[in-house]
Amino acid sequence: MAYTKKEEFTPQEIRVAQLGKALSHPARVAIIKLLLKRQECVCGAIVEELPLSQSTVSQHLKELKTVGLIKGEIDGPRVCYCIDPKVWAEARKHFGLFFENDIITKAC
Amino acid sequence: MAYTKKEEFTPQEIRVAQLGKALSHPARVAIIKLLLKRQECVCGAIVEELPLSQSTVSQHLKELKTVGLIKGEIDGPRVCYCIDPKVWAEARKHFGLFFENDIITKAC
DNA sequence: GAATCTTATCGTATATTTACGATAAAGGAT
DNA sequence: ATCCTTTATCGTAAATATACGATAAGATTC
Repeated sequence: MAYTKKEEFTPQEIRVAQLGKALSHPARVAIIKLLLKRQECVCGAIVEELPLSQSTVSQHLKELKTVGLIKGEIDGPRVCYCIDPKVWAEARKHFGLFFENDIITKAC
Repeated sequence: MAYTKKEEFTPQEIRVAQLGKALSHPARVAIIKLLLKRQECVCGAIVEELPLSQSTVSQHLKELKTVGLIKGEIDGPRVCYCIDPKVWAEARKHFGLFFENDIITKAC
């Protein structure tokens, strides 16, 4: 049985879904919010802010990194994370195109 | 072992994550796009547009309905789906607050 | 070099997601 | 009433996601 059919959609649909998935867990939403507020943040500081173990937070960071929303820069023994402006702009554009559609009244 | 800790975040973080999850599969993105374009759409027409079986599409519709983004109205033997304007406005507001943050340069 | 600190990765358990066919349920047509 | 159409739900299989502790890997310090 085919398990996933995600490839059979348009690149735009796939990308929006990837970005949506990145924001589909409260921990990842919280991480992005934190990075928006602080601009940059060492991994350990992120771990302190979340009710999750270090390894779990590391896993969430990896997912955000994979989708491109954040970048990590090695800073001695630490890793400093921040939002990638390019991908952020891309995400804004995608969701912007989505939500520029006004729905006034329920059609059915 | 605790499997999920999603409750331990703020209501806003949880809600954004729910809406993100709704858009985390290309099929659901495609369904929303279709409803944006056509205003309303009978279930069968949605199934025809997607490379998925009827039961799988029905499952995706249920998820979108659960999060509130769409409504289904029984129309004889058919079900007519459309976007719920209230939840749509809520989603726009949530993601708008997110993306109003400008990231100019990489902080690290 | 040894000890320490920080973060990523591995191993693992459990829950959830995705997908389909089969079937049920409900309305319309003959 | 019977058949057909349409959609939701059930059952099920396989892939992913979530979470943690343990361990590895890399840098700094002693």
